[in-house]
Amino acid sequence: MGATKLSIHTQEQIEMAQFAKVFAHPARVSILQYIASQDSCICGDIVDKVGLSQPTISQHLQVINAAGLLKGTFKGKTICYCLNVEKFQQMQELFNSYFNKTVASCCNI
Amino acid sequence: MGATKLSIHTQEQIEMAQFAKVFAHPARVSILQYIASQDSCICGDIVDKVGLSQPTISQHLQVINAAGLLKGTFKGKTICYCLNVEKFQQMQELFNSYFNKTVASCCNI
DNA sequence: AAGTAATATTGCAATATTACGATTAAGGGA
DNA sequence: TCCCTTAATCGTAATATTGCAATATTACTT
Repeated sequence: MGATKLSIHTQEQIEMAQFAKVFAHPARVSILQYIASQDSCICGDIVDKVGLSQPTISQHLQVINAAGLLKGTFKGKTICYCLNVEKFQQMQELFNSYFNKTVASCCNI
Repeated sequence: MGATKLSIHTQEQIEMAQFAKVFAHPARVSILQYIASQDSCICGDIVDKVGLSQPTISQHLQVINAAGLLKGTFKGKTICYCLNVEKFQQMQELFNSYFNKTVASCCNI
């Protein structure tokens, strides 16, 4: 036991959970806000900004990246992380669709 | 280590993470859909519907309830779980506000 | 080629989550 | 009162997550 049973859930439910997991940690909420807010998409300062160690930030970035929410020019000394706006908005759609569908089907509305 | 460092994050970031955690498991995504879809808000069948054991479902319900997303008449033999629509929509607002703010501040839009 | 700065990876410890069997508590009905 | 049904709680095992020190990698610079 301990591992999530995936076989019993629909693809949509699993996808929702995967995206939600990105935001299920305050550090990642913070990191995404910061990445989006920087005009020049400067990285590295995330470590100073958020207040966690470099390896930990790198780990969180991987989680966000695995969900497809990052887009960056990974060349040069300074890696440039940017928000993948298309994917991000696609995810926002998914959330809103789920939220609206859930509320709409509710009995006590 | 292993525990999330809360002191370094803002209250908004922590709140976002807490709500996101509710949807960070496909079983809870499924449970919320089911609870909302039932006119009579019948419980118990969640166990049959989702396909996890009764204690596991009960545990997931606690997580959802801790976030304030449930509202129910907990009297009688059959406990009646309902969606707390007000809180749910409030949470939807929080997500949308965060999403919109993040995208709006983005450099590569 | 050697040095340097920036980020990723590895390894590990601490804690959290997921899942379920067994048990317990709370009501309703005989 | 005594069962029966329903759901919460306890205990525990398996797995995942979080965090960091140490190390490796990458790419620019000199």
